[in-house]
Amino acid sequence: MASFQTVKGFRDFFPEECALRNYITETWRSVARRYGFVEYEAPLVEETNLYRKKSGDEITNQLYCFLDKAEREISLRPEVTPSLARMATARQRDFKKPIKWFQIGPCFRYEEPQKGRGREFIQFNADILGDSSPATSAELIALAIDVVREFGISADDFIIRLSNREIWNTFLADKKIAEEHTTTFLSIIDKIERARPEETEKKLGLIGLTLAEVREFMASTDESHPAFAALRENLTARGLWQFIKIDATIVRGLAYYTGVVFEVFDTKHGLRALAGGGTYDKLCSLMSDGGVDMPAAGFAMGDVVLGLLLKQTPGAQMKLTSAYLAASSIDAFVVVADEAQRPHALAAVQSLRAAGIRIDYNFGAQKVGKQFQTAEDRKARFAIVFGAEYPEVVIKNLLARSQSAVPVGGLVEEVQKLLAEPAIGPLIT
RNA sequence: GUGGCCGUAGUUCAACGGUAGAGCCCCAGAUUGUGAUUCUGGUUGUUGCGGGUUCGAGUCCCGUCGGUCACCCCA
Repeated sequence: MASFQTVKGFRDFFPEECALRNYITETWRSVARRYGFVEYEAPLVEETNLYRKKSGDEITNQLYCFLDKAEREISLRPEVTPSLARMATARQRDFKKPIKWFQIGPCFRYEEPQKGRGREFIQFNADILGDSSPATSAELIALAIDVVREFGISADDFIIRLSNREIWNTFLADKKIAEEHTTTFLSIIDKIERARPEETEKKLGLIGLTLAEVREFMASTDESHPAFAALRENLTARGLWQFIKIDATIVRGLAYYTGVVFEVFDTKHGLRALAGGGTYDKLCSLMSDGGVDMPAAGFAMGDVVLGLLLKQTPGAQMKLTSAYLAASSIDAFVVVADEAQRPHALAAVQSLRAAGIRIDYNFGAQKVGKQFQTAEDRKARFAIVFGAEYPEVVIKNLLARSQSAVPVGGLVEEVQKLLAEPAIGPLIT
C-alpha cells in the first residue's frame, strides 16, 4: 500500500483517463477554432481579491485559497472569467471587436467531492467581448451545441435550457418591486423547483410578491416572448432552435449575468449541467473600476460531467474508444529474432521513427513468441522481424496474418505504403 | 461546512472476535524464429493511519485521512 494518497478531490490521470482528457480538450479546441475563436490562457492562481470583487458568496466560499510565503492572499482559479475580464480590459484597444476567445485548462473549487464534482476540473471557456447584439449569444449557443454534437451526443441526448434575466427585471418593474430585491428574488426563482412551496411563498411575501403571480408569469413565458425573438430567428436560421427549451427558472447563481442565460443538460441520465453561460455586460466595467465598459457573453463546459455522459452514450463511447486506441497504439513492433542483428534493428527503428512511424521494440533479448505477443498487446498493425536472413527483413501484417520479406534498404518506404492501405482484419478484436 | 455508506495484495473481492485467502493482472517456464487456448511455478499485505475495549481486533468503539453518495451550489 502506497504511503501517499492524492490530495482530496484531485485525480490521477493514468493513460486511459489521460486519453479521455486529451480527446475532450482536443475536440473542444478544434470546434472552437472552427467557429473562429482564438485560444488564450490565464494564470492558474490570482489574488483572492480578484474573485471577491467579481462574485457573490457562491464562488468565494468555494475558493481554494491560501497565503503564500510573502503572506499574499492567493486563490487557485475557480473559473477563468475574472482573469479574462482583467486581461481583456487591460489591453482591449489592441484587439478588433468582437473579441472571440477560448481557453482550456484546470480550475479548482474547494467543495465536497461527489458525482460529477471534484476539487479540480478542466474547463472550456468561450467568450465574445465588445458586441452586445443577440448574435453573440446565438454564436455561443451554436458553438455549445456543435461542441456537444462533435462528441457523438445526438439531439435526443441533450437540451439547452434558456432564459433571460431581463424578463424578470421587467416583471419586477411591472410589480413595482424595488431594485434592491432583485438578487434575493432571483435566488428564490433559482430554487423554486427544489424548495417547499410554503417556504417560497413566505420568502416572496417578504418582498411583496405571491407564488401564484410568479407561477402565472412563468407559465406565460415561452419561446414567443419578445426577449427571445432575435435569438430565435438567428438559431432557427442555423437549424439549431430545436435544441432550445425556454425555462424561466434558469437564472444562474453567479451574480454577474445580465441578460441571456443558458445551461446544457443531458436528457437521459439526470446528470448535472454540462455547461452554462450567458451575457455579463457589466463585468468588464466592474473589474476595471469603470475604465472599460465592454459588453460580454460566454459559457463554460467542464470535463467531468461531460466524461460521464460520453461513457454512457453509445454513439459517443465509440468515438471515445477509438480515440483511446489511437492514443495508445503503435504502427509497428520491431522483433529482434536474432540478437546479432540488434544493431541493425536499432538503426531501422530510428529510420522508421524519423519517417514519423510509431515504433516500439523490446529492450533486451526475449523469445520471439513473447515479442509477437507484445506487438499484439500494443495493437501494432505490423511486426518487423530482424533475423538470420538479414539484410532481408520480414514484415508481418498482424491483422491479416500475412507476411512478406523486403530488403532492409526499402523498409521505410514499404512500411509507409502498407500503413497507407486500409486496415483489414477480423472485425472482433 | 453537514450527514449516510465504504476502506483487506497491483486490481476485484472473501475471511463467525480466534493461523489473512481466492480470481484476475504481472513475471518465469512448458514452447531455442511467429501471436490463441491450456498447464506448471513464482512475487506481492505493517488489513488507510492513530488510539481504545479484549486473553485475543481485518472484525467492536473513538478519532483522523481518503473514497463514494446526498444536501448546498455549480463546470
